[in-house]
Amino acid sequence: MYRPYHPPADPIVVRDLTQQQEEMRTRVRIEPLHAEPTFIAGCDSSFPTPETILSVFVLLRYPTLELVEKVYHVGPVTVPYVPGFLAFREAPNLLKAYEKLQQKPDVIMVDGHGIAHKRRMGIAAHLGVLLDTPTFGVAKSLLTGKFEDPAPTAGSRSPLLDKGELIGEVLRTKDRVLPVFVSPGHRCDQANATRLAVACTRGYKLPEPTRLADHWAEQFKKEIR
DNA sequence: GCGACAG
DNA sequence: ATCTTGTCGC
Repeated sequence: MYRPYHPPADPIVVRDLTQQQEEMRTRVRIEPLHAEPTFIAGCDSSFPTPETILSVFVLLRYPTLELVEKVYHVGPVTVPYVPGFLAFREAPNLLKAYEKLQQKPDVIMVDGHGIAHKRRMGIAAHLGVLLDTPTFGVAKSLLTGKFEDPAPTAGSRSPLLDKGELIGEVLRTKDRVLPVFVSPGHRCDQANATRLAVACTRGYKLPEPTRLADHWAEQFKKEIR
């Protein structure tokens, strides 16, 4: 089988970005949500062309999950994809889309990891610090850590550990379907992240905020051409 | 030195 | 992420 190949990244750039992550890391706060959310957002980015990034934010009322807003922003790609540094490529454009929301969310579900990252600075944590808003990540595949496969029934979960430290939870959102990886981003803790992910699941592998952000990204992509 | 590697 | 045909299961 073939695995994705990532071209070597410029060492000096990587060193600089790593330093930036270490600084942001000191600003991340893992704590319970202050209150039940009234609005929860989902976001996602796609690339209509290799040099164009399209970011989407959807706003849902909680806990009904009724869609109340959907916005997007298109911009130029300025940073290549490098594992561990996804936020530097997508966050700038996501911020532009976020500004277009009439109503700001109480918490944001980000597609990607939160603290389930080598330096505990996945895109969900990164975005949370930049916006100073509660965030958590729901990723479709593993980046860092080890885990035991959760039981095959929806709702099953198992801890995601990195050197003995709990950095996330592997959650089976649908029977016999590959699980998702849930981790706190900023101003959120593991219990709330997992609880919200479960509460936002509606029979699909992806919780509604992320699933709808994904869906609208596809629609907007057609719309801009 | 050899793998692993979100989107 | 993106490209891209067929195939499996409810």
